[in-house]
Amino acid sequence: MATDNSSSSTTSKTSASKMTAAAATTPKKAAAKKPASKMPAAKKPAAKKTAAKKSKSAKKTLVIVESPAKAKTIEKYLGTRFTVLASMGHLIDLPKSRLGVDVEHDFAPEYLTIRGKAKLLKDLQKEAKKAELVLLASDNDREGEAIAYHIRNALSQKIENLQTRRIVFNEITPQAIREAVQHPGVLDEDKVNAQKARRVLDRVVGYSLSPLLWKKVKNGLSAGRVQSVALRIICEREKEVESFIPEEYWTLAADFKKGRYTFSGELVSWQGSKAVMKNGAEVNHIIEAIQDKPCLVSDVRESEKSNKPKAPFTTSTLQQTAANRLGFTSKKTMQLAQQLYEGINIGTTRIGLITYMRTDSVRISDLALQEVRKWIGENHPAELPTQATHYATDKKAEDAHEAIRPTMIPYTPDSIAQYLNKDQLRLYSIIWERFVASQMIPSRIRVNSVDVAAGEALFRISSSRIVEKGFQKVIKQLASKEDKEVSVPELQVGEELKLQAYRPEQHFTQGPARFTDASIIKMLEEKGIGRPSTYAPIISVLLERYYVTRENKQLVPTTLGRIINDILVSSFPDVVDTGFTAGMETMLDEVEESKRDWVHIIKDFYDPFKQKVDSLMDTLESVRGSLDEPTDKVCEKCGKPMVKKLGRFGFFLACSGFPECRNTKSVPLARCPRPDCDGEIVARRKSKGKGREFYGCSRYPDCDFVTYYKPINTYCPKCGWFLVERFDKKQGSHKACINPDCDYLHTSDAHDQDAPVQGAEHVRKD
DNA sequence: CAGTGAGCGAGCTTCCGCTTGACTT
Repeated sequence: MATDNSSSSTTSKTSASKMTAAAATTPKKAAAKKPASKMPAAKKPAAKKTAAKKSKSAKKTLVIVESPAKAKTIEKYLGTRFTVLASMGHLIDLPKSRLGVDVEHDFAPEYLTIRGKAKLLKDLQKEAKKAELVLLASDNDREGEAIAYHIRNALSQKIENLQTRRIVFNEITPQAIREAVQHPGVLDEDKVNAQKARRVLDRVVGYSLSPLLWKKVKNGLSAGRVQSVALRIICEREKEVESFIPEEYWTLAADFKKGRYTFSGELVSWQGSKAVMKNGAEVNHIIEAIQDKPCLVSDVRESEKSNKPKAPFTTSTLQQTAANRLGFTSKKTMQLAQQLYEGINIGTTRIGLITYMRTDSVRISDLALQEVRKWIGENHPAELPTQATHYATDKKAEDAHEAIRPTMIPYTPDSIAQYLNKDQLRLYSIIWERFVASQMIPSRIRVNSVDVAAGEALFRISSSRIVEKGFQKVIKQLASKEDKEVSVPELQVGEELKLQAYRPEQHFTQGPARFTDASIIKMLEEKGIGRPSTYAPIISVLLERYYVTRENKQLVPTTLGRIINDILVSSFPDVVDTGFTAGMETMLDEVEESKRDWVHIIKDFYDPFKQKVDSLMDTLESVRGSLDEPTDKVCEKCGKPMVKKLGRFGFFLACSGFPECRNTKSVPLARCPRPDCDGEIVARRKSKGKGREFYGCSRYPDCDFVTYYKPINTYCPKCGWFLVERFDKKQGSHKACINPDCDYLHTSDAHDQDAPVQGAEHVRKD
């Protein structure tokens, strides 16, 4: 058979037989999953003929993968008898401008070459014609199977007697690639059908709900299985935030002194039960009762805690950590990761520094494990565990790629810092640290807890000391604040401590936090909604449609977002639900297992769904006229109130006397801080909504005040300039004064900072 | 650094999931 000839000719006989043996003992996913006998029998003789006729011309094998960076690597591994090309993802899809699904005839999809991909497809056809065999090597998941299927069909249309086989591998290592090439299989039609069902369902849902919104709310809006659930989650959290009523509570700290040490304890119990202080009077009552009582050490406990390193990054955890630790948006993280993946010039050679960045797996290739263990053994021998640590990948994961990890462990962040820009280096550092740490031993911490009795009050002094750094030896960029040690002297039971001061502090209970890029992605991934390639775009689409805004890294729904969510939740509660995707996935699994027919599934959903959409098209009351939000601004031209409207370029203020009065202006975000300027700071963009948003004075060019930091409508108590959103590693997301000559900084913990201090006779140290 | 919204009623908007450019800072 032609395929056998071509594959065995690529590698030496010894290595070929070795790998076959390995595959037999440890059946990997890389091996063919369907028996080769499923291949159309009619093609076999033809293949033989072609091969016989041109056996001397050394025809190549064409391998088609999705990513060009991957193509380059694989070509290197496979050698000169192979040509490796990239499809750049899907080439064939439904038309954009119409439904493209024949709902009358078994939901037959209308497949077209994606706009802009025609040339690429032509190139593939050209190379396929020259090739003896085409190996479809798109990703080993549902979408990859569909890509392979579409490519095969497109190529077969133009090329007679085309020989194609499907190969899969889950890691880009020489062994895995060669093994895959030696065990080609065939397309999994059930998997292709599952993708078809997914695609048709998403199209039908999206292209039915969106027009309903156009008619009832506003042109150009959108809804879909994924984005609408994300919006719902954000809206529901916002309701919790709004309905939350902060409650006052107090804490009481006691500062002690022994020798050169000063340290403090927290009141944990009063009169034998847990200390709860609702107001200042209750705290004062306790302080008065214990004021002249001695402070005696009543208990000393010591325990040891071990901290395991975390699993290497997936797309989701990378985006979360980069957002929390570096302040990157998901979009920025992915752009930087793409750069690291595609390659950075190190000296004279371009090197892909990380593995593929869109993955849901924490799996690590054996080769990479060997390399990282070698590096740890050489650089931190005491921290090398006897065995490699294996992390479990989520059950729902498609597992087509490895975890995100550095490709070259010896390229430590420090050693290649000069070749990377600041943000690339920061992202590379967390990827490198997280991966290397994941294969090192845990850190051990000694936790100390000392109880001090003062009358009927019990204070607890907590401290910790790192006994063994373990994996933390390689953690620098990722080091957290709470890793710092608190030093407390040796204390004995019965010992009396010298009290310096009692320190009462007022607090308020904190409501639920709004979602950030990090937490919404975490939530979506947990619910199985969206895929690694779509997490960042989901947030982008909600922002672009003005369904949510990002304020101080928090995602806040707009009025428009709430209106849309209310409509969708009341009309399609089942579709706009996290359970909908879960149910879909279950059905797709059954399609993949050949247990169910995808057309029936879609039909069962579609008929009642379509009926509901059609009836709402007639019955639902339009909110088109009531989208404008009232404001307290007054039109300076006619005195009528101004309203906030959403236009093509975002929100703006317009006179409610329209069309008699056509006055419009930008939404003011803050007062201009320039002396003698009565202008307002408004959001601007370079041209036609392109480029990064900046914030300038409305009186430009009379006043040229500009900044890239977004103003919040709060002013500095020190200098009166407006405050802005800032982010740095030390404080994370926080408020800061825009005045460069002013040092006023806010921590994000606004409640504590802004709370009025009661009980003034007790010193409040800050 | 300018524009945005209504209506004349044409023709358009939209989904999720795979992938990079070709554009700008």
